[in-house]
Amino acid sequence: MDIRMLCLGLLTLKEATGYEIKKTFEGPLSHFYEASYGSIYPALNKLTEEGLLTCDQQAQDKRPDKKVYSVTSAGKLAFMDALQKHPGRDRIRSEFLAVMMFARLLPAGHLSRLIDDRIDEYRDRIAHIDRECAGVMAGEVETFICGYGKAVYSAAVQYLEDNRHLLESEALMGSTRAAE
Amino acid sequence: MDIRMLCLGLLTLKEATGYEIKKTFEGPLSHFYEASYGSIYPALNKLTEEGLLTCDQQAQDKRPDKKVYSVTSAGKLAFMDALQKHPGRDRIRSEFLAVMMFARLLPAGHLSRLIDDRIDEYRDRIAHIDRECAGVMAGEVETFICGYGKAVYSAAVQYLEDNRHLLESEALMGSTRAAE
DNA sequence: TCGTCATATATCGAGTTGATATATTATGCA
DNA sequence: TGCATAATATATCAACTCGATATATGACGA
Repeated sequence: MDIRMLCLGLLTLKEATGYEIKKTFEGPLSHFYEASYGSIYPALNKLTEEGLLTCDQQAQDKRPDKKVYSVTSAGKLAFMDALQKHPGRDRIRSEFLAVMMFARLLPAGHLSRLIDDRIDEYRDRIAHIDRECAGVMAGEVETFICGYGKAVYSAAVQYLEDNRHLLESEALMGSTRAAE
Repeated sequence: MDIRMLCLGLLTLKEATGYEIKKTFEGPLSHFYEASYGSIYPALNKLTEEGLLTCDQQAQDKRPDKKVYSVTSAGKLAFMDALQKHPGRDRIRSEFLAVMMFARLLPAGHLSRLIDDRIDEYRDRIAHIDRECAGVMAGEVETFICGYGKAVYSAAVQYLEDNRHLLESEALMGSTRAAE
């Protein structure tokens, strides 16, 4: 399930422009799947070439033309087919944990600040998810996904608070051994 | 903190070959940061060109030459410098949640199987982390990172078990509306 | 004997990010 | 009034990364 297929799936639910698809990727989806214009626009072009999408180009006054994409019947079949395949494993890249690998090399104050900051960031994310899903418009699927994000980020915050001492006892206690 | 810098950091802790670095990325690190040969070998070459690494090429009987990389003093400084920068946000791509977006389009049996499989996969990961960190050799940092992984995956399993009904009530109850 | 795993390096196509370019209108704010 | 910034809308590009593949050889078990 790459971005190309995910665009096809989103258009199966509702026709949209590339710009609107990008907005969708900035909603609840953003917590577990990101996509940039640099992948979305080429994906839409390729899907159109392949006959899985049609493009209705709408001239607008005072705005660039809108290209509204809709799924063809071949597109619907292709997407249903892609849904049958076993989804790949989660891919995670945490620069925070990567830096924590080197806790011993960091001055204690700096390490503690990094952990504080990360806890704040996760709390912000949780608050953000709450705002996104507070609306009456959220269906079961959206509720499920938002809840998933909250569960995971809450667990991360809890873990950091309960176990940060493991790292903080390892860090340089005010010394500057870092440059040795 | 890209793979290039992370290689430099690992070599700061211990000199190694590209092959050994790949092995390191397959340990506890693998749960939050992955790297392939296709990024590791070019990274080592570039770091060497830049004077941040030195390479000791050891001819071996009956084996390809080993290239053992060590960090130069310039390399140490460059890495300490990189550690000062605020780590970027976590990047997560979950194909599983992407597929769950389309729960309505899936036959109920298929959906349930997907969720069962994902719970099993997370449980396997937790068991795998336990094995990795059971050894006496694990230091505080490794313990911290393994614990983080366990906390997050446990929360995910718990959430899936408690909330799967939200999706399962949305799925096609045995019908084949999928192709409509 | 045959397959497969481990050791070891390397490359390449394809997918992706983040920045940047282009052009116009709307909005806030001093 | 003027000026910066955000929003609407599409598009491209260098740099990074993955997953597969290539190349060689030895060991180990079926």
